[in-house]
Amino acid sequence: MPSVGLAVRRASEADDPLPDNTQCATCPVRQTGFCGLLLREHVPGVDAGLSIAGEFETAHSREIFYHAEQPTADVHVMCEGWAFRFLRLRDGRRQILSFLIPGDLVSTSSIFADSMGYSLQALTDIRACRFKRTDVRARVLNDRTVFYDWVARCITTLRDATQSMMALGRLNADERIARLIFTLRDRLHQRGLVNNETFEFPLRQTHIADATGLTTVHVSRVMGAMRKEGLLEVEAGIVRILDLPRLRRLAEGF
Amino acid sequence: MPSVGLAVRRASEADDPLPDNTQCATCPVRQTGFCGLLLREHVPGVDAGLSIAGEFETAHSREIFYHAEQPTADVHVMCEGWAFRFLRLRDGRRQILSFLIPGDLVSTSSIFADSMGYSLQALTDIRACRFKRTDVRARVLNDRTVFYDWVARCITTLRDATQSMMALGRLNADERIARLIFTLRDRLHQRGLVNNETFEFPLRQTHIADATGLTTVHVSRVMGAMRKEGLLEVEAGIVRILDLPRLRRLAEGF
DNA sequence: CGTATAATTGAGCAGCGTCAAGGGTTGTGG
DNA sequence: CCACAACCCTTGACGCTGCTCAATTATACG
Repeated sequence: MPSVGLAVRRASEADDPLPDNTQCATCPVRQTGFCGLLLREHVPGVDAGLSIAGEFETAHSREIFYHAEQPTADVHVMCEGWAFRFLRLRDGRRQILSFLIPGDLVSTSSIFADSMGYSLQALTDIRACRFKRTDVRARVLNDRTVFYDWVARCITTLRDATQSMMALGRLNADERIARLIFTLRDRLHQRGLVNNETFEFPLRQTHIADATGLTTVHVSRVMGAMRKEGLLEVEAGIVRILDLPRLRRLAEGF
Repeated sequence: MPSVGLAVRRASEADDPLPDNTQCATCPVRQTGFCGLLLREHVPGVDAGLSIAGEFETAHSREIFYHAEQPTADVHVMCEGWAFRFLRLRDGRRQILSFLIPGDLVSTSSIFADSMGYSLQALTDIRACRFKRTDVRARVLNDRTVFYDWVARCITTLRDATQSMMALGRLNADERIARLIFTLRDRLHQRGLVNNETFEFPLRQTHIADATGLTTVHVSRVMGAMRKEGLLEVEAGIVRILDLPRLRRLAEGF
């Protein structure tokens, strides 16, 4: 069932003849990502030696590698690069639901559902680790540590969604954009990817617009104003926050 | 830990000396609600005779019976009446996240989290069934049927949230209001509570406004227009949909 | 009967969208 | 190496959607 359109890159096809998850040994998100739990040594007794063989898959920037409602039997964890979850209306209007960064479980619910309920697109070139749903499900059901990690991810996903509803329904343009940048900073900060309030930021204004429910023109104006006011700097896929407290206050609707 | 502000009404305090869940026998949502699963005969062997004693609790219309982030050890299932989940910003702006009707599990995630992450308010007088989290959690972990029912509810909650994000970000006022009414119709229809496209509708325009990210004034105008166009009728807490196909098209953003 | 809650309607305005044009950058193929 | 296309950002002019403020009426409740 090759239903997720990522290009498969098996270890056996690569130059390096080592097993699949070799790269994981040096993966920076190994400690915090869901994959880290799946690939760690199994607990003897609790888990009857079930082996989860992850495969790497890749997609190029802009590639839509999963369409909503398409059935799939896979579970993916982001290894490298950025992607996003989105929905589209018939007339083309797009809503971006969230951005995915390394270590993220791509769909918390796909472990128990046939489809994800939203589409997926690569923002940069990406590499993801693929597992079979049946394997992951068995692991979730048989290993309490994995189960509670999964539950925690579900709860976080739900809270993020409700916070986003709040933002979309009740924040104005400035506040929504500030919130988007602030929450991304927070997530990257947790993974140690923020230095001197500067971090990678591969979003185009069209992505910011579709995540905040605005138009690109308005996003351009608002961000231009933020730059003039000394709130932040953006260039070449890098953001630097110059006034974090004020950004946070904006993001929280003061 | 009486952290959820519902008035407890034990069976022993009632006129009727029968056990707590007597009323459940005639409950119209018994078959479809989460409580039905919790209260049914336990599967011998699978479940070591764990008994879940639900208590009824009540709240009056308008009563805020739970505040976000407040810790709680309870899990509630709606028995009678309507309530809603919401968030507030410091300056008072409110976003309603969803409406709860009989049979709904009030918080799918509170079974594994200390707090719900949003506040709860009664829309009408309500009656809810309270369970101890530890009991429900044990039941979810030990009974596969209950577990999969819970997972399905989590997935539904997540999908509803993403659909709401789409609506708040990318639908205009007409469409958002149409969607709200249409999705409520759908949920009530599933429970057999729609007759001749007419159903109970206790929402005030202020609730519609806070669920759709609009103001009451604008809601009044839009709904007035809908009435004039022969799309629907609203009066005295009852809605009648006159043109369901058109309402659906609006709700889906044509 | 006074007070609180609701719904409606009007007038005026602001936030954000639409349309359009210009310029910068990147990538690709000849 | 150049030409061209595709993409991206910015800025201006203008207008609509939806908000604010305010007044009026209706209904429910104690």
